[in-house]
Amino acid sequence: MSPTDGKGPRAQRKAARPMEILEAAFEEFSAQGYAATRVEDIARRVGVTKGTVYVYFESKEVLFGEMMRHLSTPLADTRAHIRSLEGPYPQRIEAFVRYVYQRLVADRKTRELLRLVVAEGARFPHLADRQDEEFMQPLCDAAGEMIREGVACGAFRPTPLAEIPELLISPALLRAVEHLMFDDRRSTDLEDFIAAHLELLWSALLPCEERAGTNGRTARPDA
Amino acid sequence: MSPTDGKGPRAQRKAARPMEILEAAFEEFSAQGYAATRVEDIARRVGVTKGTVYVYFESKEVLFGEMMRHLSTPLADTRAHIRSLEGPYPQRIEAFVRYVYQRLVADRKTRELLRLVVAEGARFPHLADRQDEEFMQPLCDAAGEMIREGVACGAFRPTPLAEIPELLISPALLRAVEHLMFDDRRSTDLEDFIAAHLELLWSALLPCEERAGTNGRTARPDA
Amino acid sequence: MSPTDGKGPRAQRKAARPMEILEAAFEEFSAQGYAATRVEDIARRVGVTKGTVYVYFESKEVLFGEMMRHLSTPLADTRAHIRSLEGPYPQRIEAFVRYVYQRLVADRKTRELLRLVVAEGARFPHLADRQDEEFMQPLCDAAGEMIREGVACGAFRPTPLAEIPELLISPALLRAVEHLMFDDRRSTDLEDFIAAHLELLWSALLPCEERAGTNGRTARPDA
Amino acid sequence: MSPTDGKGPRAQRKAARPMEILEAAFEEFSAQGYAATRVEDIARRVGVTKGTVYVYFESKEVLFGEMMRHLSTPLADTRAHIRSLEGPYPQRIEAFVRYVYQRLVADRKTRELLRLVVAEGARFPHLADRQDEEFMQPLCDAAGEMIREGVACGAFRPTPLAEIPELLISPALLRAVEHLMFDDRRSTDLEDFIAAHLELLWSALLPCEERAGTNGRTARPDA
DNA sequence: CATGAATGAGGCTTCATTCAT
DNA sequence: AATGAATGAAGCCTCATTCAT
Repeated sequence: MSPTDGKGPRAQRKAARPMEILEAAFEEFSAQGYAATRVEDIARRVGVTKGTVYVYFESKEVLFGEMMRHLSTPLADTRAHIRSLEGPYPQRIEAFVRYVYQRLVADRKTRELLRLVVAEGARFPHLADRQDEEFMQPLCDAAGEMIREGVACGAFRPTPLAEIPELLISPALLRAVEHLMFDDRRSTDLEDFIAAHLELLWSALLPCEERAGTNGRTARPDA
Repeated sequence: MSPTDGKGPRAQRKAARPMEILEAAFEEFSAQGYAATRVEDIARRVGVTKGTVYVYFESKEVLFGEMMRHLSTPLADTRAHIRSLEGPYPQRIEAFVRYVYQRLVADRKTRELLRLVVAEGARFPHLADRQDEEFMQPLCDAAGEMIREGVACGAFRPTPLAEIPELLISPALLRAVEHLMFDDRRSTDLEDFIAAHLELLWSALLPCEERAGTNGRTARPDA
Repeated sequence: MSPTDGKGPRAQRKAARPMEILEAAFEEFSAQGYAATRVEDIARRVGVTKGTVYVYFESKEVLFGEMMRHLSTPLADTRAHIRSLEGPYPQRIEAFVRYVYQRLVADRKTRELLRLVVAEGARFPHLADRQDEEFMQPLCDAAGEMIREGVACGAFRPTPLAEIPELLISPALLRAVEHLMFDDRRSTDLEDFIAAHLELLWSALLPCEERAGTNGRTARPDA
Repeated sequence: MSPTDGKGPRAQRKAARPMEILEAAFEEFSAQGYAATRVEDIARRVGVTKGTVYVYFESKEVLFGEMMRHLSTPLADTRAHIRSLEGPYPQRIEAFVRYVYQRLVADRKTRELLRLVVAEGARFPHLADRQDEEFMQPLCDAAGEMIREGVACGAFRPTPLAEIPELLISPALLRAVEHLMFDDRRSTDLEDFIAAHLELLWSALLPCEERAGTNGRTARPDA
């Protein structure tokens, strides 16, 4: 049980510390903003004292940066997930759309990341770039490609959505922003919203004659 | 008989001060955020010293609140403007959409107001409510009504857009958020974006047979 | 009605200003203390603005000094008043004692002057000296002399009160201090107190055999 | 098992800090008054910096309150001390009187406490109440009881002093106030003063025939 | 490693004082 | 003479950071 054992519960605890601090930092920074968050708030949330934070991170600014990097990490598998979509194109589009809502609206982490990027963008300009590179661009690239493929194989009509895939994502972003603004105070039903969103997409993507059958809550054009 | 008439230059100066300070406060608060902005920064921008700010506003927090109220004021004519739209429904929709871009994207004030609401919403929860009441809700109500009227008179097809008018606005919000994130670094052409946005709307709103002919300024008959 | 007339109501007002300001300064300084009183408080009490105070007094400190001098002025006639006392010695003593209560307890000005001397003595050491010179010393000198005369003519027994006349005054000072501490919250009856005080004095001053008759509420040994 | 045991010098230091700060606060507040004292003055007196004061006390006002409470604590044993007086009544009275001088005049702490109560009473009204409850009232109650007992057993003549024991204390208060006003500039001999004070009391308390013999430590039969 | 006392720069706010009107 | 806008020094308090234990 010498202090160098490196496998006791103490050591495990130690190994987990940096992560715990990053998580706590996320909670505090996203709730209060960078400037208004005190290092001690973060420490208290972890259950340690100020000094301990400085054992692992050399400054508040570095901690913020690391926290943002840590938050962005899961974004990395965005590309992988999108690539794994299969099936008929309309189904893929729906799956993709639902994935976007999953990330932007349901996942608090991603949502708050958006808040931090908007709020602290002035002080940390690289944040926006990373967020874009690792999240928005992959999503848009994937959406654009998917649509172009669908058009190429005749499943979809030609549409400007292929060149401007942001249009496809924007309703989810609106919900994300609404969520950031009102937390849970203004929650109209998300399923209805997504259904309408999909309906809008089908009217742009599907040939006229097919559209007749699209209805129901989530518009499953797979028939 | 304006408050600046018939007075010496001193009095004119004094009458203008609160507005000058509010404008400067807007610039600083939106650039740095509430907590990171120093009252002295605001004062220096106006060309006065700290103390002068306190002649007109009793605290930094009150100044922030007044600044937000001042910013929100122009939102009030949102409703009026929307009501003034005329002409055939598709043209009205287009005018409405362009108005939304005008406000959310081209107008820096409204854009930065959005940033402040997102960034400081945690500390000033009423901000979101006012922004919503005076801006988002009027826009959505107007859009919904316009669409329902168009549907009622046969100009538009039935569409979930009528119930979820946020979908109509969301692309503009996305551009606004992009603008907040990248300032001017990521500027893809806005006209192309709006054109695609409108195209998307026409495919949802117009009967199939009419869509071929939709062009005007925006819709490109790309067939 | 030229501005140099010096007798219009305006001019009268002007002439009264310094005094009004001194009175207001007294109220504020004695209520809040020197450091905690704002020049503007004083101005507002007079019904003018800060600037006006500086027309008449060059600084807050000077104003305080002038106010104290103004307050001390009525003390000057202390000597005169005491000298005017007449009649049998016991009556003179009683009149004197009542005069002391009048000044120290009933007269708010003198009482608050005491507070100011105690409170601000550290910053304005000459205050105590003036207060002493113009008030306490005259009182004590007069009391001592009166007693010594009474002893000399056989009206009073020899007593250390003659050399330490402060003893004679101290009960009134106690009431003054109590008044300063509790304002009006702790008001036991003053007449009873004075009666007891006089009784105490008679037991020291009068021969044993005369004391037998001293009773009644205010112990009138003049029978 | 005192709180300073078994710890490093750091811990000892820390345990002593609040007390050191309270002492320093007493010196500064009583010398300058509440408003004119800077927290930094107090800190410098302890040999630390501003910030350290705030480690122990959350605000200047709280520090002032704690300092007053700390100062008042020793007053608590006033009652106990008085009860312990023994011996013949005149000796008890003398011991009591000497105790009052000890506290009010010789003990700088109690004296300055009086200054603070008078000076800051307007801003902190409870101060006067505590001072009265824990100091003046016990003294007066004890004196009154002692005298009434002496009267009951025939040692003292009936006297209004029994009902108004403040009269017994007031000369000491006068000396205290003089001390507050002049510090050490006006120091007439205290022993002479106390002797005269006691003499005055004996003339009220003792039967005529006994008074001739009153001397003991104090009364000088200078006839 | 962890602690938390101590620091001191920095920000908010007050207010005595000045001065143009 | 009176005003009150403007100033800026100064005080309260916070908090990122350091470091001895």
